[in-house]
Amino acid sequence: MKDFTSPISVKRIAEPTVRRLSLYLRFLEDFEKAGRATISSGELAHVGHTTSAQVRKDLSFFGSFGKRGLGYDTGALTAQIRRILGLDRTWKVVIVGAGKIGSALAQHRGFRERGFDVVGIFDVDPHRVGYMLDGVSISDVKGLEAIVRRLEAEIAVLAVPPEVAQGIATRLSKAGVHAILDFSTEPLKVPADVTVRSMNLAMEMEILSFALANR
Amino acid sequence: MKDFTSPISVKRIAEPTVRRLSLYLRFLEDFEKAGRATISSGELAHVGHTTSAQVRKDLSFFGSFGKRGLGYDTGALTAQIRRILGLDRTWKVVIVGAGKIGSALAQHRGFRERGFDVVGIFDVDPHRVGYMLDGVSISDVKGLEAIVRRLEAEIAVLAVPPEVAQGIATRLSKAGVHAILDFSTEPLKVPADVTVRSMNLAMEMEILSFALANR
DNA sequence: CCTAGATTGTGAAGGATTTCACAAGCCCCA
DNA sequence: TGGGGCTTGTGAAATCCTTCACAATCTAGG
Repeated sequence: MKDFTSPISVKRIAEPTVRRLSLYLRFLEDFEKAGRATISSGELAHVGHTTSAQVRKDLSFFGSFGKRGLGYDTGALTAQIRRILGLDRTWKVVIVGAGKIGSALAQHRGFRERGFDVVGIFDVDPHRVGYMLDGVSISDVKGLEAIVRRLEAEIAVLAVPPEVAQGIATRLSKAGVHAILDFSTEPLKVPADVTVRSMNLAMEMEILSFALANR
Repeated sequence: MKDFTSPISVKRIAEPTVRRLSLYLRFLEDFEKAGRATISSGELAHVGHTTSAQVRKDLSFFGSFGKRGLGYDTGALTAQIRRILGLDRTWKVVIVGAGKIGSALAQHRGFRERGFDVVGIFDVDPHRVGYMLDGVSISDVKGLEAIVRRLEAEIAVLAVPPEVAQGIATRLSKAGVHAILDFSTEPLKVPADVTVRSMNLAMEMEILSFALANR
């Protein structure tokens, strides 16, 4: 789980900044759909539960996209944030694990809609191998490395039992995957050039529990 | 999405601290299973990718649980963190939305194992209402408030389409739910005494995309 | 009982992120 | 063309979080 360094620009971008950019993007798309031509940092802040200064600071790391006195051009800012987040292209994604969660994800509309192209699905269970999920057939996880390499998949979604998650993560790293979205509970150890994000249900529930217990 | 204040103790606990406590707990359980009687902040730090000072500082907000020169008693510390996180009891959980994600969650073992008791499941689709999921029958979402109140559910998991998420969140808040785990993409507006955590797949994918695009 | 070795608990320092506050710049209208 | 009203972009201040560093204290062993 590493690193949010920018390539040429020496500055390191904080994770909360990236998270907020993703939020802003969502709002901008709404505003665009609603036909708003320009938007101010204050309006963006309002819907995003933050401050206008925060919005401007976040954007300032990447350039100056607004017009003083006016705000931001909705379409232009949308495009800029898309570019910043690397969403001005599609990414090839493989899903490992075609159980409950894996197959729910594979059929998830929002994936393709947002430029994440599911090109491969893997499972160990021979009963599942060969079946199609949303247009992609399930492959035997034995062939993971070869297929990932051939497809040139860049992102992997890991929806396997926790006992095998680490092993798969290592194999994915070796096969050239540099980004993993992990649904298992234990943190993964991966090479420094691999980014891991965890969707840890247990942890989120425990944070809620803490909040309730300490009201 | 609010607030990590402690009740009597005036100090506010930072979210990263709570997140790490949840991690420590997982490791402690592993260590306990492995038969380790005591554990040092350094060992805990090692598996959790942090520093021993961080571990000790995190714990220090809640008391002093260790023995100088020795470390922490594994079992005792486990119990303490459980108590801190409010995991020394069970919480009643309802799941709203019995689609792909909702039903995957309903059948998720880890839920009950960790003290989160799924007492109700709701859906709009009349074809789903009445069916059982892991021992709990699916109710019509029309009866949400009444049932939530009767069951005294404290936590809700929201796995509904984004268009209706806000509406359901409001209804849940009014029905006495103070914690929501939300799987939809748009942030929810809820009263200040309701804590919301989002598992936002799109956002996590976009953070990965950013990391890849800016390597 | 005393010393060596280990580890905690915690103020204080350091670093990172957010917020403040204001000069600079743009648009509109007279 | 010039003034008023707004909003950006950004150093500087404030706040929040992490790391440092060390006194306090424990165990074990002779």
